[in-house]
Amino acid sequence: MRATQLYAPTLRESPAEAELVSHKLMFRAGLIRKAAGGLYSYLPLGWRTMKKIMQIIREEMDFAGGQEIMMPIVQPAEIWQESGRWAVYGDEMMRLKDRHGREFALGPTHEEMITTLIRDEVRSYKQLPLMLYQIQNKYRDEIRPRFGLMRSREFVMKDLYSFDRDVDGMNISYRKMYDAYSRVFERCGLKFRAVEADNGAIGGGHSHEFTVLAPSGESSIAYCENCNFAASDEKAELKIIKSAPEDLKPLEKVKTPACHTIELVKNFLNVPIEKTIKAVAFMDDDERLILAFVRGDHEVNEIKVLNSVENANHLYMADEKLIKAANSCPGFMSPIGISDAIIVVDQTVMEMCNAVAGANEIDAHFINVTPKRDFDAEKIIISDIRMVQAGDPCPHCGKSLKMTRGIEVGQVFTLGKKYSAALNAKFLDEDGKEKVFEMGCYGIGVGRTMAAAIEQNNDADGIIWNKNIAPFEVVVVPVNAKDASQLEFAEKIYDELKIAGVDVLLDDRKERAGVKFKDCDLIGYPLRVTISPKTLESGNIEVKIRKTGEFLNFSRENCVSQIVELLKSL
RNA sequence: CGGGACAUAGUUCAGCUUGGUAGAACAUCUGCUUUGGGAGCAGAGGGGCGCAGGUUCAAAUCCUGUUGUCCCGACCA
Repeated sequence: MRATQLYAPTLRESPAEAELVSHKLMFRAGLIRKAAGGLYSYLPLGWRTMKKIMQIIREEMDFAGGQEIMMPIVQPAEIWQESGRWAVYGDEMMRLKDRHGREFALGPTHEEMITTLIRDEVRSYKQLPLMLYQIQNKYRDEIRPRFGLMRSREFVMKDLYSFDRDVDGMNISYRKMYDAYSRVFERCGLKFRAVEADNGAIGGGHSHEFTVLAPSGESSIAYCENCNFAASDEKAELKIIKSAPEDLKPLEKVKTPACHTIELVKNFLNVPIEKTIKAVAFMDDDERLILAFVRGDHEVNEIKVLNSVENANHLYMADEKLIKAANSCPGFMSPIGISDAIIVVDQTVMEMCNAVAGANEIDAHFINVTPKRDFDAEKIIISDIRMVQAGDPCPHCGKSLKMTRGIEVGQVFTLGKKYSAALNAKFLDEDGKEKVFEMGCYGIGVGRTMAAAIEQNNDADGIIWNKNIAPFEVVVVPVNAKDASQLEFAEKIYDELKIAGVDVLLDDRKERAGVKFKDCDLIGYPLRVTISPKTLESGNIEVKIRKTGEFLNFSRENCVSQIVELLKSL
């Protein structure tokens, strides 16, 4: 490819709306352009990288036993109604009607589509296991699209679905995908972690998120450097923290004027924050009051609270009226002496003794609270409901956990029978009985992977591509393309590199050297070969490594093989 | 959906307070010079100020509505 024929509009400035480095660089380097909120066009350079990532994904999916298919983006409402998700999915689903008024949706995901396809086609256990995937645009009408390709309304996704005859088979498929995903992200040159995750709305069994480590990421993860444990902050299971044994003192109510926050109470009573119990009030869709109690220095994990309360779908911050109706008052809530509320107490709170908690009346707290003695065990739910914090003990090995942020680029789920049962997808097993498929689903955000790669690998000058996903591996730059001898020489090198199988760009633009160098750095080709009067005279060529800034001189005779070797070593 | 901000040339932004009929830089085009890190000089094209009303002799500038965008929050593979 020649730069004079390449549509690669680079810019000196980035749009005001771009916040993330990756978003700015994708824009400036001419990879993408915005069409509307959360909708982007991929320009040639961006699309080249997208295609390379997709190719890596295809190779790994095929290697793991997957087969590529293509399903419609436009999906009939009926299958979504059948699975029950037509109503549940809500505004995030882009819906449309055809000329006859029939309802459709632009696929946000394809569990319904693939399950209805398979239930009509696969009748025997002999056809299993089956892994089918596609790479296609997905549509989610996000409440707030942002960060360029990180959270867009239309995005390219690889989605694979596995069908197995039993749970063991499903777990094998899951493991294959887990391994395949690790290889995909390794080949893309990303630093990532497979973290234990909450299944969220999709439901089913276990799940891992593949998270690229980056401080700007939207998800927060806890990980252990000692063992392999990593989990999203919402999911991370925590062990009980035992307190040192003390002589129990009798429960006592004390005045705490205007101490409606933990900070004020702890200062007023002069107790360490670890000796206080904090309350957070929620309500659910049925306006049931749910009070969650954690240690003063801990934070409530809303998801864990939700999971520990039966028949609750959503949690909202509670109305003050609701709290008062339960004979309590905001700022001084307590499990002791409250009526008509669901009480959820963190497991670590149950280990505390002689602690401070609210007294359910204005300007008063209890001291010497010992939950095991003072809480009504019949009426409370004891569970792990707190948010993980840096320094918490690792649930696997007990060492101190660290926190980091990351970008979720892929997720693997076991679904079990969730969709196959809802959509009545069955096959005939060896024993002659009809059984429901055990399913799994596995997604990779292709655009997000590209964005994450940039987010993780860039400097002040621009992008630093890994060779496997760079739009071009090598760029050949004649310093002055108006000089026929330089251009001619550059063309020769370019031809030879092409023949050697290198993905190479010739920057034959009649621009000044500075302009071309700036563009090379901005776009981030891994290697730059420079041809100049200097190199012509010496008979050498100059190679610059983008990542290190290092210059190498190769002799004319074997420069092509040396460049090929250098590329391999990157 | 709540809170905040913005909308003027391809891009980044100035001009609005104090209405008088739009400007800079970068980008683009032409010519000359220059050629190892976003060059210099000369010249040219390009917008009627998100949209719709209103006030006024006169509206990017004031008022009302509306749409879009961005940020924070809630929400969310």
